[in-house]
Amino acid sequence: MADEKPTRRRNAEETRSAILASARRAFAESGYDGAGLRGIAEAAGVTAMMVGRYFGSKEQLFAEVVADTMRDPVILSADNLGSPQMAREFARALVGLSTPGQAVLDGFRVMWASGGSEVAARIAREQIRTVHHATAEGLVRGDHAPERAAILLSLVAGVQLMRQQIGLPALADADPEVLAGLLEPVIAVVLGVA
Amino acid sequence: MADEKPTRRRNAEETRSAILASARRAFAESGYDGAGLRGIAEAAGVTAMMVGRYFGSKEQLFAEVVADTMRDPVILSADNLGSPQMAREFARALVGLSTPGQAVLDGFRVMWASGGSEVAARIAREQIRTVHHATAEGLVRGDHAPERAAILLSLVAGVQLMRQQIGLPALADADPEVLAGLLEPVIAVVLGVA
DNA sequence: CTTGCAAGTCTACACTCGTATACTTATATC
DNA sequence: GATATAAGTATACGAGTGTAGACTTGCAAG
Repeated sequence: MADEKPTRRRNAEETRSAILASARRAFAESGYDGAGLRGIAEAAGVTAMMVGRYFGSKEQLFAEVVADTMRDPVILSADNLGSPQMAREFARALVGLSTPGQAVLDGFRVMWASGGSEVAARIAREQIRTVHHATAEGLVRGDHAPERAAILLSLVAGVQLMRQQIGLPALADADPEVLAGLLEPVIAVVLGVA
Repeated sequence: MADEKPTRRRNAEETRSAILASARRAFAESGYDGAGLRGIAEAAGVTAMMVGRYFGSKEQLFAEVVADTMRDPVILSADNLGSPQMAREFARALVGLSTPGQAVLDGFRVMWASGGSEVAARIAREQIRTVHHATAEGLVRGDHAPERAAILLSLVAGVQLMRQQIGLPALADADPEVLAGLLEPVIAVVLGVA
């Protein structure tokens, strides 16, 4: 057989994903402007220049990070669309009690971290529109689906922001079960499955 | 009479508030890191050094801007506490159909703009806790008031973020009356006045 | 073993940031 | 009108940023 890539010389693929993971963490923690390429590279075990080699620019790196977190636009399985059960599952996912859609929740952290940077905001905007479209088509039913999907995303973004970034005690330290119980009827109203 | 301050020499007070207003706009637009002292000063008609003279440092300037937007922690008048009417007024205020609490809504824009900056995040955190406390005490009734107040603030922050910063079309371009109509029952559930 | 080429590093450049010091200008009082 | 003083400006510095080009090193094939 040809065996074109037997062991990976100095591990190009692995380095690339290491940079991506490091960047994701750095952007979520320090924001687009706050995270430096030198720090991202160092955490990945390489030099800052490798970032430029692999991703072209900081802007493109951020775009790839955001796209990576949003890779799975389906927040919930489509098993129980339109049922009250959906609101419960959504609420539990939002407070971290279930795993599906965690990548998307991470994505909101990254996007919030975009701060006011022009390029970061543009990238975040495009990704959010994609997610919004998927949500409006796949999750929300009835009248004003786009608007209700947008309200749902706003709630998700706001809760993530307050929990993860601000660390508002009433949300960050609260019992997830209690939070899920409080969020469920709210989400049900938004989804129109109350 | 003494007439201690007849016409104000070169208008110290006015310059100070001009810088404050300019900073508020710049922070909301470009974020804490993105907004530069030179740009803020230029928009206020002075040099960058005046900012240092009047506020000491960029960090202190930001703190004062945030405190300024949060000066009025009462989002709504306490006239109809606990009535379903309250949810309606709150919803209309949130989409800009009524004026009360607009400063606080601006505040969430400024705070989102804090991005991942350490100092900005800390300042935003403190202010949000103050508002949260006021909300939990004055607006929300019943069980789990702190948690429900936090969910309400999350919704406010998320909607502001999506409308003003991201510019999600479904929210930014939608008819405010429609949006208010959709938000009203959601807020009613959060407030427990449904 | 030699050689080609990708993987990775070093050094440096142009730029912007926040801030400090020294200077200039306008205003109000004597 | 002279003068003290606050308001405002000019210049510059050191640090940190993203990025570019030349260099070095390791791996795999001839």
